[in-house]
Amino acid sequence: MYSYTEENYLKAIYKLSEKAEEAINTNSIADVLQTKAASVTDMIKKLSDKKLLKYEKYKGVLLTEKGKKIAIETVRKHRLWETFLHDKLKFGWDEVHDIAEQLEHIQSNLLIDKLDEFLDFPSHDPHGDPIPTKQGEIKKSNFILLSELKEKQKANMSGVVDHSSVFLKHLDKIGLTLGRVCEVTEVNEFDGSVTLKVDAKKQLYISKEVAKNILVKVK
Amino acid sequence: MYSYTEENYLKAIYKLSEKAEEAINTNSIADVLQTKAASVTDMIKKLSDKKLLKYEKYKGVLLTEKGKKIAIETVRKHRLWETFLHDKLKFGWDEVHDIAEQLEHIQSNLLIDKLDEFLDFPSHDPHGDPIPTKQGEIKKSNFILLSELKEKQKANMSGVVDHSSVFLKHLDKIGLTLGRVCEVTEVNEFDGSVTLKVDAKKQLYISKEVAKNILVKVK
DNA sequence: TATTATTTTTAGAGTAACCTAAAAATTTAT
DNA sequence: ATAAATTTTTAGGTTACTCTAAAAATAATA
Repeated sequence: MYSYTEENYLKAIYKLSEKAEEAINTNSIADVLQTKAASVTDMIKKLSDKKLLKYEKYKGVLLTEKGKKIAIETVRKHRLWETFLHDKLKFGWDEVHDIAEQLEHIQSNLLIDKLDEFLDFPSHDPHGDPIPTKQGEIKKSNFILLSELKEKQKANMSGVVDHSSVFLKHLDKIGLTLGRVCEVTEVNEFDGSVTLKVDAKKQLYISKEVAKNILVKVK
Repeated sequence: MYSYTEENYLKAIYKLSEKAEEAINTNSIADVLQTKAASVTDMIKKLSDKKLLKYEKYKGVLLTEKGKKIAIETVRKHRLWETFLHDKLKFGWDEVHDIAEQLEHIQSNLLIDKLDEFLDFPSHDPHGDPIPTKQGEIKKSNFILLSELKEKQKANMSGVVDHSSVFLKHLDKIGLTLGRVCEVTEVNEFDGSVTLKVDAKKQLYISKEVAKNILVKVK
């Protein structure tokens, strides 16, 4: 079994690895985990001793298969709990993260299997992120940014890039939530802002900044 | 906010206080928490500094109102989670304790309120123990021991004294679970063993040892 | 009551995770 | 390529919780 902290380090390194393709450096880990570089070095040594990652001094780290497996399991737990909180307990999608951050560390494989079944084996969490399977497979979604859509294109609102509470609450406010059908009416050449028709009804005007943080699935 | 460990100490002391009526001594706490007396003394000092209990050297401890409140909140969380695991995730009543022991420390008042509502405000957990209300009130059940029933008395199986997995599994096996209607057919004078009719159908023979660990509500 | 047994506390130390400050290595810029 | 800036590591220390062994206080017994 691995500690709460070890799991958090592995998850952080895993998420950084997703977009990096190269060794993850100490400072970026410290940054994500809101801790100091010296603390990261300490933990890295420990995780390296446990063969959860490959570490070369001054060269950063890479997860081993073993480390990656635990990281993905933790992501799976996190996203299943988020789904539970949202779908069953009716939490808003902006409220689920912090609680799932705690719940993801509960130790019981049977619990996760049963939760998965109770939720009817969901494929995505309330933010549209894919939920890894029990085997650790992650179906990668063919989503594109809303900002990349051309005029007259139709797409399904399917996820977000920014997961911050502020952004999610803003989307709630303008009614741009998961599952909404969006048709681009106009893309402003000057500032990249987008006008769209939501669910074939409501007209909506959003900035490029917002459009760049929304993932859609083209129909 | 209080730590995982502090909550466990408060809960342990609270449970010991329930049947004690006097100051709780160091060794009994160490016993319940499977730790050493020296560790208990350390933690007691800490909790005393935080005004969660009254402590006099060599004289044991008593919870303050503040300490009792936290203990009861922790019991409430534990029993709500047990109910969730049993009713929703279909865990057996012998499987819920250990997982609830972890879940009870998740920090979020809103979570517990929503869980309570999701479970439709249950009054008792899967073992028949009362679930404290949000206000910390605990309805005390007028249950008596099955071993105290006279011949021909009818009662509802409503709880257990022994919460061990072995005992609960045994009850599952003989079909003596919560809600079963029991009518005492015969009480053996020699060894106190009891013969009963369950749900007006099945005849059952149980030892006094078992009867003394079953709580019933007389009809 | 004096002695013995038991319980509780203190003293000193270990582990996990964190920190600051300084040293060492690496990278960037002149 | 050397100096300057940045990053990373080491050294030493803190906190929360744990332990063993010894000392002190209380309770039990002769």
